[in-house]
Amino acid sequence: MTVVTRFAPSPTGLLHLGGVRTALFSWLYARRHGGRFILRIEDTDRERSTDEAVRVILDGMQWLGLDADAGPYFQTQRFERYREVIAAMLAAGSAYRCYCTKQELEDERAQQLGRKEKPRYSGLCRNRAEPRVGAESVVRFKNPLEGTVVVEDLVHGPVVFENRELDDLIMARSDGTPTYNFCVVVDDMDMAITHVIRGDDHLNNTPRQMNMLRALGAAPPAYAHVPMILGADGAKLSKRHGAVSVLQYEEEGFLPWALLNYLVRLGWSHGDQEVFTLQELIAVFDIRDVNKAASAFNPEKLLWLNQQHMMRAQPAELVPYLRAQLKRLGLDSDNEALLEGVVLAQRERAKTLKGMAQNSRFFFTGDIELDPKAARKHLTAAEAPALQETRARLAALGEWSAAPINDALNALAAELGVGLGKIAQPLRVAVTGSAVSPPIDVTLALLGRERTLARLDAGIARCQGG
RNA sequence: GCUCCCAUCGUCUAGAGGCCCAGGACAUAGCCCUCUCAAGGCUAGUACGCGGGUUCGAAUCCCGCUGGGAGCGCCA
Repeated sequence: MTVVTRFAPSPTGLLHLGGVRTALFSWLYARRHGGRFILRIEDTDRERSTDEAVRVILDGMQWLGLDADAGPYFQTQRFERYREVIAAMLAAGSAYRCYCTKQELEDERAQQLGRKEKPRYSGLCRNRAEPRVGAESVVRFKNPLEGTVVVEDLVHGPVVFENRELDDLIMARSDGTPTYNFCVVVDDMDMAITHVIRGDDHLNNTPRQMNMLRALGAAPPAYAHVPMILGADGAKLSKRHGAVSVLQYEEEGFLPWALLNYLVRLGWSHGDQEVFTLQELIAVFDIRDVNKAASAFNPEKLLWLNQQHMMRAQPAELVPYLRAQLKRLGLDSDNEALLEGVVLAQRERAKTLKGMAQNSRFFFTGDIELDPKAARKHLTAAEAPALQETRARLAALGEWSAAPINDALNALAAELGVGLGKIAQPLRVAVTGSAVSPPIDVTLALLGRERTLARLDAGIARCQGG
């Protein structure tokens, strides 16, 4: 039997980290077993679904590289099929029309709550012989009254529910449109889903879905209910904590595979390993190893992992990402060698590609921004002579690359009887605008002789009170 | 309220009865390296929620408590 998993988000909110992680688990499980991964948009709530949310799901999945083998399917395009199944169940007696009004149901609920009971539908219309003509009706599923349903959950183990705790849920609203719990059942059956991997907020829905599946003569799939992700403060993930669109992480300069690596380690582990490639994950991931407890989102660790992945990537692989971030800063470069060099020089001092771009402005701009504090400290009249000598040595250099530059600067420092820092810092400020940059030899090599000398001249002028 | 789920350092986790007076990672602090900043290396502190059992022996099994979470919609 080939494994078929699905990711079935509802476009009523923007796709966030919690959704991405369940998508990742589903995708990994399918890939691990050479199965199929399906994307299905659960948009039966036409009131709250938005086009933007659909777009974020589609763009987000693409950015992350979580490719689907089928879909995206939209439930709103399957209404015909749902109607057909409802009619069949009505005919078979596994569903019935309920004529209770909303008001009646509300009253019933209020009374039950008043008696400190679990609110549930009494089943009043369950055995109604004749239809109530002219009255509005919904269609309810006839849930078994006795016995138990056991969810053999892949992460929780067996979970037992009593059928008497379950009431007859509504499959079709009075306007005829199908409801979520019913659509899921039909879709999972039609799409031959073998493993349903979803948030554990759905665990309580599962027994009723299994009952419906059985009423339709279908064998329930395997279920895996994965824990939720909490905000950094341990509270439920919400807009305030980090339930932001997944695309926000692209903007912030995270590598998609770093984000996935971070997410997979929330609730799952493989010994002491922290950094994984997607290929490694596919090879070792098992949904059965996922933890039962919820876990909190830790932005620092995401940052660390992102840098780890930047440091392990092929520089050329990061160039498009860096270029995109530079573009956001209004900078551009088609100098592939320079871009790769900057990646190499900066990736161990940036947590994100956005940070890398910000730290690298001076490589791509005509006029640098001078940090006043650094200038005050290093571009002083006292430094002018040394800077001038530095300029002369650099101008005289035969080959403009890191090693000779380094040799020249070291030689000069030795001659002057000072540490390299004494030479490097004023030079650095003059050439980059700040007291922080990659190693001075690497920085100058990347910058090129021309720009280096020009900026040095400007720096010297400033030292002399310009 | 009822039903279901969960519980190891601040955080993510290892741990499937003796290998654990609990290991790794992020973060924090100190040191080393060093042209700045990083990266890297080394060191340090911090955890099995509580109470009962079972057992020669429990972080690991059982029960209770406490604390968190979810569901109980003509929402998904």
